[in-house]
Amino acid sequence: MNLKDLSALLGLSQTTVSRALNGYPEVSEATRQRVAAAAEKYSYRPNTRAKSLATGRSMAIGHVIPISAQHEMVNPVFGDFIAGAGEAYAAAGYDMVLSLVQDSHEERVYRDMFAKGNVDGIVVHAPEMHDPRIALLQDIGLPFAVHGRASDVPTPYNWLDVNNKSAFQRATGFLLDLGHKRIGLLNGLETMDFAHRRRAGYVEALQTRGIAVDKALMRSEEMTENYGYQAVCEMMKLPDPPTAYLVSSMIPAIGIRRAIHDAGLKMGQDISVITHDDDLSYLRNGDDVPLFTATRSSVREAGRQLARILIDQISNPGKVPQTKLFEAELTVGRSTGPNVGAR
Amino acid sequence: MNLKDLSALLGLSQTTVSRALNGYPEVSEATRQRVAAAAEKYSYRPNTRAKSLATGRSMAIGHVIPISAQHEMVNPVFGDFIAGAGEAYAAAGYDMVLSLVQDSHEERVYRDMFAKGNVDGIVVHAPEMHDPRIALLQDIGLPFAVHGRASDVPTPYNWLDVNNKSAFQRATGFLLDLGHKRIGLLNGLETMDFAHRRRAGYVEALQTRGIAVDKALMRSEEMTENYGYQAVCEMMKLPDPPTAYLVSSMIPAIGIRRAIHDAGLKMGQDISVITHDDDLSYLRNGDDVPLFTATRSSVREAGRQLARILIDQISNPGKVPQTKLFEAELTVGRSTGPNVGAR
DNA sequence: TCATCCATCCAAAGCGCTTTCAATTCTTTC
DNA sequence: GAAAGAATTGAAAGCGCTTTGGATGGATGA
Repeated sequence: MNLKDLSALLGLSQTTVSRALNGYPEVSEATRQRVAAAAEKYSYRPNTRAKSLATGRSMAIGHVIPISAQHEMVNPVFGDFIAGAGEAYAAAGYDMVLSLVQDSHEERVYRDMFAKGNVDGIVVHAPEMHDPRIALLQDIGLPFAVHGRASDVPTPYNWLDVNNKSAFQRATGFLLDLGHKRIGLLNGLETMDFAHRRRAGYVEALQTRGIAVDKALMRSEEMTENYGYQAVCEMMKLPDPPTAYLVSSMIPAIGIRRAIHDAGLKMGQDISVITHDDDLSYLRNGDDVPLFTATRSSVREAGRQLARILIDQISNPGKVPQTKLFEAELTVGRSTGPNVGAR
Repeated sequence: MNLKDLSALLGLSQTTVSRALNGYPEVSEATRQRVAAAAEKYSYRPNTRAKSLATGRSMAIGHVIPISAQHEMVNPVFGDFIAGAGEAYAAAGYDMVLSLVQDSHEERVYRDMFAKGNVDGIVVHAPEMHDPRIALLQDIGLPFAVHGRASDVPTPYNWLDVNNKSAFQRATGFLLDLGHKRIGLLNGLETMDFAHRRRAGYVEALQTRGIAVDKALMRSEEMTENYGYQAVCEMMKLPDPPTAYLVSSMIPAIGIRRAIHDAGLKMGQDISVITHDDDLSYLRNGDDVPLFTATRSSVREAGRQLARILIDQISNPGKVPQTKLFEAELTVGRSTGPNVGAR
C-alpha cells in the first residue's frame, strides 16, 4: 500500500492525502478524518526512503562505535547508553543506525555518512583528548553531539559529560580522609579524554594534601576484568603497596575484588576500593547498601539526554550548541574503610 | 556532489556514469577509468536514499532489541554480538539499524519496518519458546535470521544457535562425575528458548544417573550479578544445600563467587561452579588457566556468522533457509573440584 | 450583482538514483 | 562495399514521497 494506491482508493489526490497525514492546515477536517481512517484501516506507512528523498531529511541518527584494537572489544557501557538514546529516538520518530569502526580516527566513515545522506546527525563516542573528529564534523557541517568532551576544541559543540575530575578528586579526598596515603589508580586508557580528567582529579587531590604522586601506583588500560585483577596483584607486591584503589569502572573493580580475595584479604577492611559506577542494568551496585563505594552517574540517562540535545540541534539548526555536565554522586558502600596500618 | 553534477563535469550522461560506477559491462574501459578517477577526485558518494528508492533495496539490516521489562536492561551479550555482525555487514556494504523495543511481542515494529521499507532483513534476538515473531515475519515475507531458535515452529527458517542442551548436559555430567549430587541451576528466564533447552540438558543428565530433580535447586531469572549472589545466598541456607552450581552466564557467576566468598568458602574447593561463557571481550575467563570451568561459545562469532547467513538469504531469495548449531566447548578451570563431603 | 477572499483541492515538478529502450558509431563478415 | 552485428552511449521513465503554484467553488462584503 503506497500513497498512490491510498489516494486512488479515497478518490483524492496524493497531495491532499499527504497533507492530511502530515497535519497541514489546508485540508478540511472531514477529509482528514476520512484519510486517517483509511490509512489506519490499510495500515499505510509512508516509505521512509521516498520520504527522505523528498524532504532531504533521513530521520536517522548515526552512532559510530569505535572498536578497541587491543581487545577488539565494544565498551560494555555502550548497551545501556543506546538503550537510553533509543528511547529518545523512538519518541521523536528517529531511527538509529550503527557503524562499528576499528580505527576511531577513520574520517572516511563520517564523510561517507554525510555524503551518502543516510543520517541527519551523529553521536560521537569515546572522544580522545585531542579528537580530530570534532573539527571534521564541524567542517563538513553535519550536526553532532559528543558523549564526553575533547579538551582542546576551541569552538563550541554539543556535549554531555560527567564531571570526571571533580568525581575523582572527591573520591581521592574521601580515601585520604580515611587515612589512606598510598592509593592506586586504575584508570582507563589515557588517550581517552575522560581518563585524563580523572587522573587530573586524583593528582590534584593528592597534591592538595601534600602527598607525592607515585607513578608506580598509576595504571592506564582498557577496562577489562583481568586488568583490575592483574594490576592489583602486581601492585600488592610493591615494597610499600597501596592500601586503597580508585578504579574507573565496575568491571575492573570486580577484578580487584578477586585479587584482594585471592590474597586472603578483605575488601573494605584490609584494602579499600572506590569505583566509578555507570549504573549498568546488569551490574547494579548492590540493592540496599551498595557493594562498592562509588562515584555514580547513569550512562543510560546520559544517552537519553544526549539524544535529546542532538535532536534539538537538528530541529533548530541555528541554535547555539548545548552542553551538560553531570555531577557524579559519591555513594558510600562496603568497599571502603579506615586505613588500618595508619593507626 | 551528486550524479548530475558529476556527469555534467565529465560531459557524459547520468546513465553512463552510473553504469561505470556500478560495474556494468556496456561501458568502455577508457571511460570507466575516467569516471572512476573523477568520482575519486570529487569523492562522490551516491545518495543512499535515492539509490534505495530506485533499486528497491535499502542495504540495511534491522536489529530489534528487546528491553527487559523487569530490569530495563539490554542483554550484556548484545555488544559483542553486534560487533561480530557489524563486521559482516561492513564487508557486504550493509548498514545496521537498531530498534529498541520494550515489549518483544510488539508485532507492529516488524510490520512497520517492512512497510516503511527501511531494511532488507531482520535479525531476531532473544527468541522465546513459542515465539510469534517468526510466524509473523514469514507471513509478511521479510527475510530474517534468528539468534537462537524457537521450539515450536514447523516451517524452516534461518537460525544459528548454541547446542544449549548438550552443553548443559555435559556440564552437569562433569559435576556428577566429581561426586556432586546436589547441583543448583541458576538459569536464565525460562520463557526464553535457550533457558528451556539448558534446563532440559540439566534434567536429563540428572535423570540418567538416577538423581531426583529438586525444584528448590532451580532458579530462573534475568542474568544480573545480583541474581547470582542472592540465589546462592538463599540456597546455601537450605537443609541440604548444593555443593555445586550451574549458571547461565558469567555475570551471575561473578555474583555466585561473591556469595561463596562472603560465606567464607572457597570456590573450586568447597563449592564448584560451572558457567556458560559467551567469550565477552571485557570479561575474558582468565588468560592461561580459565578462572571458571565453563561451556564456552563465542557470541561474537555467532554474530558474524548469523549476519552472513542473513545476507546470503537476502541475496538469494529463493534459497532454502540455513541453520547452524555451535557446540560449546567445555573448558576446565579453577572453579570446580571433587565434592569434599562425598568422600 | 459583482469583485474579493478564503477554504479546499489537484497537477505536476522535483528529490537523486537505476534501468529500459533506443540511437549511434565501430567492427566484422561475406 | 553493404549488411549484420557488437560496442558504446543517451533520453527518459520511474521509484514513492513532498511541495509549489495554481484551480475551483462557495462565502463574504459593498
